[in-house]
Order: sequence, then structure tokens, then C-alpha cells
Amino acid sequence: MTLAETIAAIPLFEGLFPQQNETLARIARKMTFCREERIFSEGDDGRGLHVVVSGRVKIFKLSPSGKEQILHIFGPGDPFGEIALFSGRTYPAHAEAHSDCQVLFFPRREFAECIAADPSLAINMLAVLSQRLRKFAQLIEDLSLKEVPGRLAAYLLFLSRREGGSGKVTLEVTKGQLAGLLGTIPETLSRILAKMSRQGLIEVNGACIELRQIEELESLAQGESRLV
Amino acid sequence: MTLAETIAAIPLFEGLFPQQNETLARIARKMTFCREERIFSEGDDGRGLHVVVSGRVKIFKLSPSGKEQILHIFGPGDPFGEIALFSGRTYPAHAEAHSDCQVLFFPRREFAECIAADPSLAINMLAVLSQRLRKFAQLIEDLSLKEVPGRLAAYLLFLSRREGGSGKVTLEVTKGQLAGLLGTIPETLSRILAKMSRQGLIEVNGACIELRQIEELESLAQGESRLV
DNA sequence: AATCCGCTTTGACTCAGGTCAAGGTGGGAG
DNA sequence: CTCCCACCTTGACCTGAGTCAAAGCGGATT
Repeated sequence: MTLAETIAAIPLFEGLFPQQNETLARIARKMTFCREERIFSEGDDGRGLHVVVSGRVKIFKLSPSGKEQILHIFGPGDPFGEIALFSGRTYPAHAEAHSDCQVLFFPRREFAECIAADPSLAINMLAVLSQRLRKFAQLIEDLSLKEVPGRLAAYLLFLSRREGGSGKVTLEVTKGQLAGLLGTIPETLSRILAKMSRQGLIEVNGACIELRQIEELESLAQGESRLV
Repeated sequence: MTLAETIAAIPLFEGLFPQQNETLARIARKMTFCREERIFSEGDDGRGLHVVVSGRVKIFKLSPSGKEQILHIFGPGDPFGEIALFSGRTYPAHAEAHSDCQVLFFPRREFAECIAADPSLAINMLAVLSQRLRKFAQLIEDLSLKEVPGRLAAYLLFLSRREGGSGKVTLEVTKGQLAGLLGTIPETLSRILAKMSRQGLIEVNGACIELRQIEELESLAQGESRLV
């Protein structure tokens, strides 16, 4: 896949003036990272925009005691590190290669020129940031107003819908990672999965989980009921 | 203050083509709300962008059991309800007049045309959304990785810096509201304030709080120490 | 096949913080 | 002045979830 094709396949760059794609291709730098390699750290000076080409990238916060809260897990086509572009200059969180991955990098100044030159790019960017805000608002609600079983139920239902609502989902992250995503720790997650199994809400088989009582899971996710 | 002057004073609209201000003035609608009046609710269809003119507006999430998590308290010049403009169509949270207030409203379609017509507006909007994301990332970190005393300490330090670092701050919200802002409840907040007083970290006098041991508060805010 | 190592599960314990209920306290209305 | 109501504080209690420690359980390596 050529660089131009790669860029054309990125949703953020859809609907641009054709010459913008060329400009973007000219200023892009391709970088590769190994699994677990740090891409940038919270507080680092943001030098530009990143876009995942292949593999997965984890964006996360870390507490002094080592607990991690995952903010996003991004895959091919997803931009990241945008916040440092438009406000302040520093990254608000850490970014790490979740698997071996390739990333396109667009230097700040040149990318800013592209945005000024093509309103579509700005509008696409606004859409991306809005989606992030929406997701964050949801995460804040979950962390502040729901208990772990509720968050887990919400996440499972989300996965199930994304995969076509078959009622069967496959975790693409380890359970430890899932705990980080839900704002808890592996032990607690494990207990809750066990409890949900015992109640017949779900059936767990390694990374594969079958949702057996959607109704009940939904009421859990809404915080309307609790796990006994 | 004329409508044009009001609009010219909004940071979001700084640096636009002059005729944009006129367009904005033409499409703007002024609305007034009484204290506690609902401006919009989570899930409502978003019809446009709001900007606070006077008074304060509270943006918040609500749990089924009635606990509230405040996301923002906005004052004059702050835009809100933007997420529904650029992604999905529904508001992700509730908005309520925190005091009697006036709000400018820009209908979605007309405002979208303004954005397409003037890159500066799009860029200003990107800056606004980025700041919001940064703030949310911080709130997520606080909720997930810090305990209530740490969040409170961070908030007090934040206020103190914003007011010039004098070490004396005045709460402009009730303690109950502050609890909602910190993701806890009034009782817990009250206990922690009492404990901090007892330790000599702060001195409370109604809505006025004096920070007496900045060092210690900072280490609390970083999650490096705990409140005994 | 044997070893190892990372992930996961389970149990026992602790504790931050939420719930419920009972007073304080202070400012505005009559 | 005093009554009231909304806000705040305090106490007793409970529970969700984190910590620590000890096994399971595979999959990969040799």
C-alpha cells in the first residue's frame, strides 16, 4: 500500500480537496513501534498529529501507585495526539504501542496549514473531537455514577452491538486490560465475571463471552438494578 | 450592550472576518432562563450552539438514584451544547441555569455555514473542544485514580492559582455543588474538609477557605500522600 | 515431556466512602 | 423578634471494591 493510498483510507481525510492528499503525503512521516513501546508521555511537548496505520495504540493515564486508566484503544485510521495540537502544547496522557504498530506523523505547523486551507479537514477534525468528548462524558458518568458491574454490562452490550448484536462477543484485549478500561483492577473484574456467570447473565469461555440475559444486563448498565 | 457588542466579546468569535459577526448577530436568538430552569436534557435533539451571556450554566449527568456529576459550570462567553453539533445529534448531558441567566442560541444549519465560510471560526472551535477534552481527561484521571481528598486538594489549588495564588479562595458554589463537581456527596466532602482543618492544611470560614500548607496539599493532589 | 512465565482466579482482609438519620446554623420573610 | 427552611455537619453503620497472598492454568520454549 502506497503512502497516498494509506492516507486516502483515513476517515479523517475524507472529502478533502485532492491536492490536500498530496500535501499530507508530502509532510507525513511513517514511524514504527514495537509492542509496549512508549509513543509519547503525558506532559511531553506535542509536535504534531499521529494516525494509526496498523496495530493498536493505547492512550492512558497512570497513577503514582501504578494503576492505569485506559482512555482509548485506537486502531487503523484513528488519529491521536490531537489535543496538544489545538490547546496547550503538551499531551494530556500517555500513548503506547499496544501491539507492534505503524503510525503516520504529521508535524504541527504543516498540518495546521492544511487545516487553514481546507474547511473540510477542520470540520472532520471537529467531528472527531466531538466523538471523543461524547465518549469521555460517558466514561465520566460511568466512573462517577455506576458501579463496576454496571460499567462491565454497558461495555459488553456496546461490544455486542458493534459486532452485530449476535449476543456473542470476543474480547480483543486481555482481562487485565479490560479492567484498566473499566476503571478497576483484574481481581475485581474476575470476581464480577464469575458472579455474572453464576447468575446466568453471561457465559464465559476464555476471551469469548455470550450474553444470555440482555434485559437484565441492560438494566444493570443503566444503574437500575444491582448484581446480587 | 447591543447584540453585536455581546457577540464581539465572545472569545470563540475572536479574529473572524468582520462580516461574520454580522451574520452571527443576524442568526442569534437571545433566550433567558430562571435559576434551576432546564435548558436542555441529555438525549434531546441538538438544534444549535448555545453561548452564555450572563449568569451561570451547569452541565451535568444524573444517575437513576439522583446523584449528580457536574461536568462544567460555564459563565459569560462560554459556549456549550457543541457536541451535538458535530457528532450524533443529541446532547450528551443535561444543562440547567445555575443562576438566572441569558443565553445566545445559534441554529445548527446557519452556524454550520458560518464555520464552513470562515476557517478561523473552525479553528477557534477546535481550540474550545480541545480544552474540554483536556479537562475531561483530567476529571477521568481524578475520578479513577485519586481519592476524594486528592481531588479536593487539586481543586482548591486550581482555584487558588486562578485567583492569583494568594492562598485564599472563595467558593462560588455551595458545598453541595462542590461535591457534585468532585464526584462525591456533601457528607463526605464535609468530613474531609473537617479533617483537613483539623490537620491544619486549610482553614475554613464559610465559603472562604485559606490554604495553609500548600506543599502538603500539592502532594495530596498528586496522589503521593494520603489524608490521615 | 518438563519447565517457565504471564495471565487469571480465589480467599481473607481492610478501608474509603456512600447511606440513613439526627441534629446544628444562619439568613430571609413575616 | 422568631420562625422557617435550606444548607451544612456529625455519628453510626454498611458495603463495594482495592490489597495482599496464594494457587490454578495454559501456551510457549527448550
